[in-house]
Amino acid sequence: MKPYYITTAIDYTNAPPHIGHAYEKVLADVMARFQRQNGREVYFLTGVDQHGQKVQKSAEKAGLSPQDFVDGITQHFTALWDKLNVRYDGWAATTDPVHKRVVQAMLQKLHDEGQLYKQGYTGFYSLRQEQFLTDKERGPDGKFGEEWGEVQELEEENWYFRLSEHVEWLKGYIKSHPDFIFPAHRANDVLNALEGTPQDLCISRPIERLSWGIPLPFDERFVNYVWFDALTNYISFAGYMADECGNQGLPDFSTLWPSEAHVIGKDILVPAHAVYWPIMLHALGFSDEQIPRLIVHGWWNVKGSKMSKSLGNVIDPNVLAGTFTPDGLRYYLMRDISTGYDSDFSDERIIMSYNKELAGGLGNLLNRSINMAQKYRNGVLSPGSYDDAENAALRQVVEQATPEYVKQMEGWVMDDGIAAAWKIVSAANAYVDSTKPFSLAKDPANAARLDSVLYHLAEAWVHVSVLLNPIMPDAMAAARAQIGWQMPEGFQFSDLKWGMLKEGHQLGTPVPLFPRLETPAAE
RNA sequence: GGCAGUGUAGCUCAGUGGUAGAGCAGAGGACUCAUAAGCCUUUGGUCGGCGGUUCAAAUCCGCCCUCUGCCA
Repeated sequence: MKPYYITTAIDYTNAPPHIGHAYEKVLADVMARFQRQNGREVYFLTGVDQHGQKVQKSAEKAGLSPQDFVDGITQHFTALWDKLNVRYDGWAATTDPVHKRVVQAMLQKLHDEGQLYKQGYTGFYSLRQEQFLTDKERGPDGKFGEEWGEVQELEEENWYFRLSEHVEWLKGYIKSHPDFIFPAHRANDVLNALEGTPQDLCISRPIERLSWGIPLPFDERFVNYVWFDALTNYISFAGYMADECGNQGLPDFSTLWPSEAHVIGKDILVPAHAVYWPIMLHALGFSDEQIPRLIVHGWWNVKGSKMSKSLGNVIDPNVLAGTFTPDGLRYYLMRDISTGYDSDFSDERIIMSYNKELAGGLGNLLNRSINMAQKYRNGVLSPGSYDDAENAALRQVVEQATPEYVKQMEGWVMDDGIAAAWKIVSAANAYVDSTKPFSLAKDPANAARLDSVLYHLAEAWVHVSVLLNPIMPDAMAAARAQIGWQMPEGFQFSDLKWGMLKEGHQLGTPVPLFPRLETPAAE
């Protein structure tokens, strides 16, 4: 079976990461871990977009070379992924020579096939902002405002890609492939955007205006501009044209492609990923079956507003990971948003999710279960032969949780996947109250039943620890260490059967898994 | 301005013709193994507005209002 190839957007190295960056990478990481545990080989690619005008300018301002500048910002990203346990297999940095070679080879191929052409353009150019202005930039009086400084009418030549020739193909492709975009309702926006007169895509900038980019191989006076550089990462680092380019150590493209999931934000769906990218691939000769699937996630707003530097409401994932632990943050990011939709970030909600759900619900269940087993049985489990309707009911909840969880996670509905696993937690907590092991312990006549209750609790938690492993890998490993059960290498969801813990199993020492946070804000 | 959505309990949302639902928040209670956690019970809604179809409308139709997304 082909590997599950999952990518994320590559982040622009102009500013350090915020919560939105973290969400996207955690989402992809959770899916990658889920797929592995669901039996698929996985290749997970993420990275950074390091070229362009903004970087060139920021570097000048900082008095650094562009490369030194992007290397510095890139470290903020890699450090965060390390902290948040985002484990990728490939790292796509667009200044990597591996990538440059593919971009150039691909452009040459398109050039040879007549897909690119050079054309002059006359327009109004702002010297201060170093960009051409369109009618959108005109004020109500029809003139360009003060913020643009001196504006000159200027003619400039550039290279264009024959995008418009492929628009009809794309419309047909989208209509005949309802799975192309998840969630499906976003496909309407794409089709809507394709109405009207199709334009070709400008793919270059003269080197005098932009030097921090990849030179066009057939015209050295230009560098490539944005899309043929940024989007190409999905194939260049997957081994596309590796032989022609002499690239070593990359995956085998023929087995890896197409990608099952390009995880992106809704802001870069139209036109980049849903129009430019499939058309680029189509023009390069990729068949309809070789077009990747887009997974489009929503945004984290703050009190109903977009996160922005000017509003001063940017949320730093490093701070959150410090307060709530990396797994506490991963859990919140996965449980409090429905993939594809927006959600509101709130301190109150993340504190509640940690204290009520992780500490009070999940962690406390582990703690009370192990604690009672230690207190009454020195931590030694004995399933015994006792059984009753309550035990059977709990087993049924446990056994039904896995298929439901897998179904939801496969469909990118992470919050419902968590909810499916959480049914075990709720049922087990209720089970403690109804079976009252602390009362059973007072009468030796109930010894067999007490054994069975303690066993059921520990066994239920083993299942929970496997299901929630993709979401909270460190915490679940810590929980299994307390239970004294190690998940075997390559263990899959389908390997989960009642009875993972054997007769005489020795439990470890209970330690609060998610220590309750005592903060003023928590009250 | 165009196209597409949305509006149901304090909050997030499910519910496509037949007596208004879930989770969380709020209130009350019993218990005590546990991270003062957990468990049980429970208060909240003329389902955006007006009109229409129907024996029957949150659900279908029309108009209006709200907010949102994409495009221009």
